[in-house]
Amino acid sequence: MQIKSLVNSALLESFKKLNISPKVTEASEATKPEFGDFQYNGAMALAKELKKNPREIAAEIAEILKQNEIFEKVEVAGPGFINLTISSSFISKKLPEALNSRAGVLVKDEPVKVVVDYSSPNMAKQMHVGHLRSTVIGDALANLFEFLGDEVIRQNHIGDWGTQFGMLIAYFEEQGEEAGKQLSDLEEFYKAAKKRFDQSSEFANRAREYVVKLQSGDKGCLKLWREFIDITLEHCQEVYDKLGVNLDKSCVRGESAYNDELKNIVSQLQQSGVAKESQGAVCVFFENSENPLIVQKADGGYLYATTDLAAIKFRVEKLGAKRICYVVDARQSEHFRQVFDTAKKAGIAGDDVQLEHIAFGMVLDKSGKPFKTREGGTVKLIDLINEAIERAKGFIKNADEYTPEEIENIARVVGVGSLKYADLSINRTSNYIFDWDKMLNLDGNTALYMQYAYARINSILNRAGEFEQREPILSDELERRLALKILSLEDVLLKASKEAMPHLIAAYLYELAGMFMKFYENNPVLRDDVPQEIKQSRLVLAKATANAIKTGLKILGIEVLDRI
RNA sequence: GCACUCGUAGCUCAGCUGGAUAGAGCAUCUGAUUGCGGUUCAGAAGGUCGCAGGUUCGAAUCCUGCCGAGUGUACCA
Repeated sequence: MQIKSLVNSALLESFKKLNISPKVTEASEATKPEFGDFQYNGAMALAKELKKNPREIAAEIAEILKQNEIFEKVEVAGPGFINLTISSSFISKKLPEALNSRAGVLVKDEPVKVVVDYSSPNMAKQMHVGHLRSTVIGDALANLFEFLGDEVIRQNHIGDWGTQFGMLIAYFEEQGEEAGKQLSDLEEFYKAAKKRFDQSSEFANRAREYVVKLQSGDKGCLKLWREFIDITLEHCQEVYDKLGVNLDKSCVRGESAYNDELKNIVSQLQQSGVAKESQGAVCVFFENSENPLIVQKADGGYLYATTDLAAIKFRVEKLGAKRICYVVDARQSEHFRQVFDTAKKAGIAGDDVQLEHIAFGMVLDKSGKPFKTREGGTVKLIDLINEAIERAKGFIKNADEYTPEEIENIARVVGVGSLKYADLSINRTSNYIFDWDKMLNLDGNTALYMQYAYARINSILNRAGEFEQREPILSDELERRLALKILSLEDVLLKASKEAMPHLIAAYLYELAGMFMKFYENNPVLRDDVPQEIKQSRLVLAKATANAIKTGLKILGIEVLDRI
């Protein structure tokens, strides 16, 4: 349920009654526990505007808020802060909702059609560490939007139309009979082709000719090209399955899919006057930007930008998207700013369409340098995943009680979960320092901590057996705050969705787990001396906590286990 | 050169639509606890929020300048 919006609507009601219109219309979370649950700071600013005493205004607002049953306490403090405490009986009454399959979170009234563009591997190459963040963050966002009720279309905009294919085809032709076998290791094949390309200008020229042939629809070239794509996609699918990422063939719509549309995009831009010719190329100029966006090269070829514009057109017109999120590395901010600007100017995306670049920073090693293998090469994503799984095995307690399959599964859930959570728990805009020891750790804000907390609560619930799931008695402040936290899940999810910030969810889960641990430390649940009624009520809190953790982690793409 | 992002505790990070004494975790120190499963608990210490101005009753948060790091910068994706 949305606690915060209840508070906010209570505020709005009071403004209406007092016939005032403050700039700040929303409450924020209290900065300190002794101030209550929420605080409203708008009275000071309004007082200045009206040239009145801030405490007086605050008192007037507070007087009205006091009549609302959701508040237990409304106090004016300091220069004019209004401190709000949610009523325990209200929290208690609402808490059983958090036990349902959606952890009490409602489905949005007005769902939106959202495209999330993420992962985007390059064809004919292995996925590497650079794809990790896009894949993991994009998938979490897609899950989040979906959970809240939006209609989500996952798009994997694969790089399947670059000049590298000319190189690959040329090399394939050159290798003759042997070539077919070599394809099984496409990575090596690519490297060999690249080496040849760099060394021989004659070969390079041939490669360029093949690009032209391919793009003009040569059947032989297309067949080979198709084969390269299929092999790579199989590799990618293996990675997605292992990561538990919800991408499959139906999400794939690569650059090549927009090929036929590129010509139209350019002429549309020219006809509307958005683009014009400069030094032989077709460009879009911007007021403040010195560099134009080039949509057609002097030699007639099209570019990344052109494809992106065609993709926007497709997503708006054919898919009906109202929000399009590009989960792409921060280095491309300028590119997207220009592409979005152009799409808006040219009417490819109307005012009702929201275009967002969900930028993220780089993956660095402990010394702050780009994350590489010891030899200085790029780290293959599949190797990274496998290492995470291997490392996770060390955290399984009583390993001899499990079958080898169970061990594999637990290690996968923990290892992959840790890999994802480490990425998702920090603000995506910063660079991300990759550290095995930090991510696979029981201490701190890690997947393991969350998964362990879940397993432990689960164990309490199992030992407790059946119990009645009714309104809990909130016997102390710890229980009241824990319950309120559980009910705040929806507020957090909505904020994370609006800002496309998965780390807000992780931060919430960590706080929730921390609060539960504190509660559990102080308030015994299963001990014999606990009265039945209290035991019952604490079990309800435990169950609701576990449910919120499970729901939150699932949105982040992380599984939980009943036992670790 | 220009543009963008970033600079918060020893480390990793929150906080940034302006609000009360700037918060976590790790590491360090002191005490309690052998407890419902290993994430214990309480407390201490740790900060000129890069620097300097400005706006404001109030600035880590907004504005300007500077310093430092990173990234991008006309036909790659």
